[in-house]
Amino acid sequence: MASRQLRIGELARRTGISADALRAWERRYGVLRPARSEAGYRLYSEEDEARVQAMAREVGRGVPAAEAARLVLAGGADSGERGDFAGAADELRRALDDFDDARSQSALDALLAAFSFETVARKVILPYLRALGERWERGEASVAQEHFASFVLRGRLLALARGWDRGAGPRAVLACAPGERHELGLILFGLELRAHGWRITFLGADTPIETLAAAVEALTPEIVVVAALAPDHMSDIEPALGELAADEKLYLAGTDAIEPLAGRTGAELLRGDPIEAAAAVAAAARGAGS
Amino acid sequence: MASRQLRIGELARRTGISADALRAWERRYGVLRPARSEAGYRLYSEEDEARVQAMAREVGRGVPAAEAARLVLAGGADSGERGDFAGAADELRRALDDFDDARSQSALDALLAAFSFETVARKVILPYLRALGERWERGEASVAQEHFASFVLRGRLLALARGWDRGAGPRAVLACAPGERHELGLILFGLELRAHGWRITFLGADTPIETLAAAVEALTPEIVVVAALAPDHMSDIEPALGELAADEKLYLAGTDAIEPLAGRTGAELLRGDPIEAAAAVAAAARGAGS
Amino acid sequence: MASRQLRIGELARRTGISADALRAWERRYGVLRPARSEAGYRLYSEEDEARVQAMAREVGRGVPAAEAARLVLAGGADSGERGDFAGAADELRRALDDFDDARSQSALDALLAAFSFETVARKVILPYLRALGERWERGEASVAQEHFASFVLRGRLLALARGWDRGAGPRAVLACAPGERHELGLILFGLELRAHGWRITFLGADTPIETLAAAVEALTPEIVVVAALAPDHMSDIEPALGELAADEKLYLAGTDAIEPLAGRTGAELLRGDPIEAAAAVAAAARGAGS
DNA sequence: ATAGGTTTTGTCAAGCTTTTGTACAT
DNA sequence: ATGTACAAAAGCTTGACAAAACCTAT
Repeated sequence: MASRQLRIGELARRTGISADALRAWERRYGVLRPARSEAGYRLYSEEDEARVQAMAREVGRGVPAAEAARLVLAGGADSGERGDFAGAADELRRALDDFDDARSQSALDALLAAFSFETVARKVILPYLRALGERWERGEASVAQEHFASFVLRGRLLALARGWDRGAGPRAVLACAPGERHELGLILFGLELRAHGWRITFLGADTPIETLAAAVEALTPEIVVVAALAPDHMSDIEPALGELAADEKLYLAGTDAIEPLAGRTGAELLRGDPIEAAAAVAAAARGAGS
Repeated sequence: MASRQLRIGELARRTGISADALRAWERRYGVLRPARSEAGYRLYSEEDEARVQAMAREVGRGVPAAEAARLVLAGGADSGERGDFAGAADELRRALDDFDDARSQSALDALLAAFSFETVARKVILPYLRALGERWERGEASVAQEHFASFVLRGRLLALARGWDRGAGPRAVLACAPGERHELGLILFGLELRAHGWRITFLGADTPIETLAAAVEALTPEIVVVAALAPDHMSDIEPALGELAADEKLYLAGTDAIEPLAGRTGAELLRGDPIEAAAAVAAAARGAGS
Repeated sequence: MASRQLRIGELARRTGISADALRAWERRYGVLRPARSEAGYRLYSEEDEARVQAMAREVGRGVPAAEAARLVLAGGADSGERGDFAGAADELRRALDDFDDARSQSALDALLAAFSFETVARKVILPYLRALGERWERGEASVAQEHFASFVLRGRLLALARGWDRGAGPRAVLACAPGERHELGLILFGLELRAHGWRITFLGADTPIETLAAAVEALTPEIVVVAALAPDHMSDIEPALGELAADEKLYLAGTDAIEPLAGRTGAELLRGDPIEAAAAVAAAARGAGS
């Protein structure tokens, strides 16, 4: 129990919500009920932090603050997941490690049937991919399961993506930079952006820059997103990216390593995991749109 | 419940329909009936959002707004898809209950694209059939409803069954007993057995015992499965079943009521739903085969 | 029922027949009997649209309008589409070239609903891929649509592949050689082999040879298939392939260029398109097994 | 094909209220 | 830290408008 007690400034830093706003939320909607230090400082528990995160997520999605507060207080926001989440997630990991397609699919079925896509993506798929990546970086690479796992996940995500260019929302064109072959993160990004009402056109791994240019010309999307985990070999396309950024709203998604590249080309950098990034893009477009 | 509530501006941004137009649609056609906040702000649910998307799609196709509204209100427009299981399953149920073939097919498309056949069968189709049967017994459902649903599902399942007799796996011959006309369960059983690698020969509803015998002789299958929900009028074929069971591995599928029949003829009884039963048969054969 | 209702202007735009002409055809020949809105606007159904299309086709052929009308009313004019193969295949190609995911999926739906997977693979997908490959070889490369098309097709094929390792048939492990990134052909091969009753484990594009070795050790498959279109950069893995071929039945799939490689390593070469190759492998195994 | 009248439908304006993050004074 | 104040942004309603699309009849 006696869990960590954060003060308002720290909580603000962690959640990205200004201290002023946190006080306002407390006063106006009663979302938080922080303990007080002797001197009267607010002391927030981890639960409070989770609540703020939930609230921030809803607000980010466009739900008005008052409504978001109602949701969070009612426990209606997807904070309190029921069911055997950890169990299903474990089963998935084990099945993938055993090269067992059928069992993997069943585990994914169970997860997706019981939880929102966003939750499955954030709590299962992304952590799994992250763990794979770390093993790879530590040279425990060529983990035999990696190929198999990414094949299975990709197939599944692509099935969810079917027809994701339908509708009337703004359009985004997504592509991996030339040489870049990790498209799973970009698919997750696309799925989440789709959930925000966007239409997605996906060009996939290792897309030549001319292909991207042609697609952009044909489709006149609202934004263009290029995934480029590492800046290696990227110098060739830097001029082309610059041109693209001049005409279109261009985002670069990847590690911090590409920050300078983004700066030089006039593109914007996407930070955080794909789910967060998608929410950020949607929010930015919302802001700009008005 | 406690679903997300959007305000008009956010909805406008998501759907690309101006807030003015949204208000006009509400006033003029009554497409939307948003809840109101205390202060009178419109609060739209996710369902409303889907409705607006559908409406926008129709209008984009050239359907006049007034007509599009009629369509959407009648539930006739293809309600854009989300990747969520419960939603798609609900949509299927509703479409079947409304005698709406096109919508049923779309819902099935969405489900089968995103989830494995096994999951769709166990979590959606079988429960639906079961519920329909119960409603029928309580007099709440009409024969017409049952016919329509089984017609739609049968067509779809048989489409999935195409080519299920190809390959090199063990062969199963499936038939409904004479007089028995419910073949959906048996088709589900066949599909699941197919997923386990078997080859299926399906003789369908109301198969005369001689037909079955002839097929068995011609094909020399590994197993024979006869569906016989009730033991009525089965006395005629009991001797023939006994002969069959003497030469072949014979399963009887149906309710508990047929257990004595199975005992007398030397056939084995299949328990549980069709999906479980198929898994059991596949496992038994694996055990025996090795 | 409650089908889409178009107004005269939209119908004119779609059919290329002026609104005036449409009214004239109605008045003079009674070809159309549009419903009316409250205000008296004509509302055309989809059936009406088809009728107008038929009429326009006849008139375009030089048939006088009055005659054309008689024909159409008698249902005699060829009513546009039957479930025709070439049409659906064309529609698919066009949709892919337009970067239109939703339309592509519909076209694939139509094809797969009406024809067997094998037919669609051989008559549509493989020719399309071949054409892409040729354009690429002729230096018309970076055909902009290539990435998009292979993304869409891959997603669809992966959905068909879901759970393809279930059952009791012989097992095949499939992988693309290191550096090889074209996996579509290998997926087609796997699907066809699955149709022959095999269980498939798929490791995907650009698989390190150690990964392959690990998977083979874990699974002890009947056969191993490595796709390697070109022999470049293959010298590194030649020894490893040789070792693999010593212990396992190893196939190499690719162009004729890899024949010498196959010879040196002791692997067998797969000839012909993926569908043929799968049939050949299945037949060989049947022969050897008996 | 034109003319003259009607309907549809998205948009705008005016005047007023609510929401909500931030700023300021205590 | 608190409480009040503020201002920008976003809503609401009513009413009106105008371009585009339709209608019939000549």
